[in-house]
Amino acid sequence: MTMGFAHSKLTARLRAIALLDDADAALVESLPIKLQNVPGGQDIVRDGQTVEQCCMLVDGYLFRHKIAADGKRQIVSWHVPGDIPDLYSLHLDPIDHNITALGPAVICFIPHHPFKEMLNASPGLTHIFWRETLVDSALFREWVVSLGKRDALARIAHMICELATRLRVVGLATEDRFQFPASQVDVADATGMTPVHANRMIQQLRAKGLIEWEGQTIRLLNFEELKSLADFDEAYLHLRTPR
Amino acid sequence: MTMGFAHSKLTARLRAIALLDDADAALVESLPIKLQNVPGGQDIVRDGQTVEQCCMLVDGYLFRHKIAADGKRQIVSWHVPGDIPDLYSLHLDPIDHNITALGPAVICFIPHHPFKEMLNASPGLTHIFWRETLVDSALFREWVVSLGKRDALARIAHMICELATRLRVVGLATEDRFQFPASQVDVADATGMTPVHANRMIQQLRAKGLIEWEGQTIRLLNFEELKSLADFDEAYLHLRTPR
DNA sequence: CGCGGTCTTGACAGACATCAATTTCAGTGG
DNA sequence: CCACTGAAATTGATGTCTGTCAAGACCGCG
Repeated sequence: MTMGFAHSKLTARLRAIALLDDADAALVESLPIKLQNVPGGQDIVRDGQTVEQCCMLVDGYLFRHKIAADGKRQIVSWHVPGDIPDLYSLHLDPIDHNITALGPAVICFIPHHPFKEMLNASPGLTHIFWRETLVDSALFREWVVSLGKRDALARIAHMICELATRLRVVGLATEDRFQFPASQVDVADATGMTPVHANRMIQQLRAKGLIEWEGQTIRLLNFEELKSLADFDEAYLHLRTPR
Repeated sequence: MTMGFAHSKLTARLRAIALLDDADAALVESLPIKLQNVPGGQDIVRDGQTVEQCCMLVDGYLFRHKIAADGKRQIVSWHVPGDIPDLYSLHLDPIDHNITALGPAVICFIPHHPFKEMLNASPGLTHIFWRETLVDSALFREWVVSLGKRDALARIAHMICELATRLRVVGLATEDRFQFPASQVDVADATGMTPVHANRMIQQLRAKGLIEWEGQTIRLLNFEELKSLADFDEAYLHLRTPR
């Protein structure tokens, strides 16, 4: 039943973000999909590559990163289950960054050719997937704002708010808790600071009574205040409001 | 002939980035387009709005920006003639940022409805325009890298390299010179620093003999060294290599 | 039990921000 | 034609956030 499992993840995701009619659902069901386990730290796609398939994250975390001068790594996005981080590869190549598994992850691959055929057959699905790439884009813009205008404490807080909010949508964060297997070095590379400073900012968030962060689990002790400190407004995530 | 003028700008842009067959060209020609002059500083679209049309920049500059806490403004992208900065509004609303004219500009509006009809009729055009939004996205990622990993001097240098390269594509920069009507406050808001520091970095670029920047014209005295200082690699712009 | 990765802490340095004043200069009106 | 005005650019002095360097603590793992 692995095939069925991957399809159900994909259609569940699509139903969460849009109304999916029967014809479109059938098209999605007919996509050939291949599940795969990847160990933590493994690259899914690499800078400069041209790929012939997209991957959807089924379980775990992925992150997208670019290498700047001196080999400095900047993480530009986190990805949670349901995301198709290289969806853009359908229309843009070569890839200009790396996508790597943060911890052990489960992904599924969808070959470009049938994917494109499906999109050509359905303006509705084209809209849905195009929109997904645009939401991605909106997150990058918000990261630019974070790095450009928010201080180190707010940047870390903002990252936590974003993760919590996105994870709740896919049912992977409870009211006050979620798993996040990133080291402080990873956090530093995502928020534009050194690991030493990331450590101090995390401690400060703890001292303020806003979070607990033990090992891989983050607990939100006062989400409202955290959001306020972070200048977090979830509008940029373009979540579908349940109707 | 204003209608014809706007159409020719649009098809010229599309031909620059992709092969356009006759059928697709005809579809584009049939779009209703309305030209408009806008004075410098005027908003084209505002945060929170839902729009029913896209705008293509015909002449001048636009910039995209978001307002963070304390009213601090972060510019997240510059736009040059040929760009359709709110193309994403076809599939994503409401708008989550502002787009404003940097100086006096000429734009043209394309209503969503016929635009969508056209895309539904042509997988080729869907590909082209979808790709445009993905290139946008790639620029945001690079800005994240700049703000996260490059120092103030490199960030300004990088911005100049990006502008020069993009302007050359549309024939608006000569080998060593282009117009750019931004104040140092604008530059500071785009590169994540204070105007005072932006001023000092610009002076440093002058002192190094890399640029001249008088009024609204920037002159590149040593583009290779500027690129090297900026850690600039144009791959992220995904320019079509002329064949 | 030893090893390497991760987290933590401290001292110090440096990049950049802040505050404040001065200069430049295009536009405007007398 | 020239004083007046305000925005933009420039400069200096000072403060602070964040980086750098270095060491130690903790901990899972072989």
